[in-house]
Amino acid sequence: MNKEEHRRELIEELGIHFESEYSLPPLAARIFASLVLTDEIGLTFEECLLKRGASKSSISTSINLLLQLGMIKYFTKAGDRKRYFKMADKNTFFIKKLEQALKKAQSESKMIQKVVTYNETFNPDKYVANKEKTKIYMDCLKKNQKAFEVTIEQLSKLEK
Amino acid sequence: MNKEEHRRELIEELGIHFESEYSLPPLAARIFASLVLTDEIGLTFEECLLKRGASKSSISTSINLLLQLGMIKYFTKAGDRKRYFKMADKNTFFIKKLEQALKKAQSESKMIQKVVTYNETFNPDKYVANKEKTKIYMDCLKKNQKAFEVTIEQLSKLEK
DNA sequence: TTGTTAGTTCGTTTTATACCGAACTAACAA
DNA sequence: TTGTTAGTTCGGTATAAAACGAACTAACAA
Repeated sequence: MNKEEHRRELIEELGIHFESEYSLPPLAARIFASLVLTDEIGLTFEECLLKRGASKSSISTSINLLLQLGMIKYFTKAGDRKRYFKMADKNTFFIKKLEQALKKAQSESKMIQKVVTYNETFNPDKYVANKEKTKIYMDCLKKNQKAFEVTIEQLSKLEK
Repeated sequence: MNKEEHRRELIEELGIHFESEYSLPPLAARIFASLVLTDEIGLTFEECLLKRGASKSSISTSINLLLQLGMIKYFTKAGDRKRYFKMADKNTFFIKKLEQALKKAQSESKMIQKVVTYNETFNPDKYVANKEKTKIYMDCLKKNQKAFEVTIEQLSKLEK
């Protein structure tokens, strides 16, 4: 299998992954995958269009979504009206992902804590019965939150 | 605020949480939240129906979804045709959640590894440029995977 | 055998998502 | 001023998700 075939396959595989794990629509996921894997420093609107064989309007919507999510950015060249789109810096990207994951973990912790507090007040038996298991689960969540925070810190330092 | 108001509010809040974090449809999320917070040992089909004010068919679909996902279970009483639905044991539930989270983290790791390998082969400059940042991110993912595995182990032992 | 309970099944409606094409615009070029 | 490039906007269509109601079924009861 040559480079191009390899890339085409990986774009599709990555695309599927980004759909479910990053909650992107199919087209946006494929465009992002293309930008992750391209050799070029940046791809133009038209190159994205040709690579994906989708309509201008769909490409426009997808690119603006990715920009707004901070997953891609663009640069220009002097004397050239086109914008060149590329993946956000790996740093920015990883930090964004970690911040999202951190938020999710915090939200899960917070909701469980609310249920625990509700049971503690209104349903003490249930509270006692579940105390141990819940603590084990919550400790795992907390550990992960800590890992996210530390890693965000590490990557932020690197950015400078 | 009394117990019932408190519960109604918390059911709605939990419902929203379950929709996004557990990928449940709105009605199934609310039914599950009701089962998490109820004082009763189990709720019947009809009680779910009355509590949610939804149609029989929707309740049926939602309950069967929750059963199939292993998030709830039911028991019966001698001389009583009704099924009483309740949340799966906290243990089972937490383990399921952790297994899901583990799978997601593994999938993310695997996809990043594929991109790294692709760059290593076809785009060595990019590979070198991103090596450090990617390692930091991957280490964080691995740490969390380990935490999930350990916690699953811990909860499984407790189950016996 | 007729009715009641505890659901299930199935065809339909409602709503949201993803994408499309055609018309438009802003900037610059000839 | 007319055309071209690089997109955006907007109305429409296709598909899928979520819930609905009416008809059905299986089990038991009178």
